[in-house]
Amino acid sequence: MSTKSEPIPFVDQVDTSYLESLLGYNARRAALAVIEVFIERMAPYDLRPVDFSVLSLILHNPGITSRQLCASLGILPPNLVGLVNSLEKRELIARKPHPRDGRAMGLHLSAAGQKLMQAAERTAAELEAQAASRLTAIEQRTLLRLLKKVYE
Amino acid sequence: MSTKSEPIPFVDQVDTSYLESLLGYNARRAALAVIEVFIERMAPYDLRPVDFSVLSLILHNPGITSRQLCASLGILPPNLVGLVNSLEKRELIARKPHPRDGRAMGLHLSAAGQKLMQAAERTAAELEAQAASRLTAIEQRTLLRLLKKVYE
DNA sequence: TATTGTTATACTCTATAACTATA
DNA sequence: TATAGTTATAGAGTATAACAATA
Repeated sequence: MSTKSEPIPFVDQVDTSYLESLLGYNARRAALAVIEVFIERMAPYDLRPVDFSVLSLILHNPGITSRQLCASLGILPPNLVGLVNSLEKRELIARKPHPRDGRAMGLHLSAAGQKLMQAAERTAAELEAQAASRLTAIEQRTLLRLLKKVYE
Repeated sequence: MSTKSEPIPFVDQVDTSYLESLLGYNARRAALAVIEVFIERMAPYDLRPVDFSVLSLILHNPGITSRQLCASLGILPPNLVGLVNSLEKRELIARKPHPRDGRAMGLHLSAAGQKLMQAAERTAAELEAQAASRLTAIEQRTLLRLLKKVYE
């Protein structure tokens, strides 16, 4: 057996090539990068990504219920309560009785909520165009198609 | 002005088409879908995604420091401490003095850690193949390329 | 003076159990 | 009996400030 001790290795440049070959690693990095910019650009509206998603679904689905929001966004009901309360307190949304289900409350945008979301969705469109500038129009469409294929 | 009250609308099928047109929404959904399967398949090794990432970087970069891990993975130093302590307590990794920097400790896989990661990376490869089965080989490569383009 | 690793701590996000009112 | 909305609470993930040892 050898009596010489091996020199202890150290790292100069970190090799991340293995992780970069994994789909999950890349998908997470890309999602975080896009969402980081989204957070910055939505800050003037005081909207987090989840607030934007909720308001956007209410805008395009007037009368949607909390339960439907939870199912669509993968949010657990207890975690939606404070979120909706906060948006109601800001008078961006209003609860109205559901015409078919006495247990449920339909959610609707107020005039202020509609105005805010009109501006916010315009900003979101700018963001998409910004991302698209790094990708060609075809690449952009391809990326969305492949991402959907992964999670659908 | 109208004296008739408008009927209150309700939602039957939720329309998510607007959100589905946004890159951030799709990237996040795809990342969560992939990571969910990753979590399930790594559970037998008692490894969360972040544990796998850390051990994998140590495997491919023997002697890497905590600071280098943090920079590579976007983890803040205080949040890495418990993680590394836990892996050391499980005797999957060992700290050795850094040959060039007395402040730093180099991280190395133990024999057990190497054996575990050999199996875990084999499982990760199976996972990739599984994802690839929903995508063609070309689509898989295209997706990785476009995702990198988004965050690099 | 700057950096590595660390402690303490706070804030956000996510998850589970249990309750009420209604279907 | 099952479901919608809610409360309370616990756990995981992420963030900042500050310190000792070393560069």
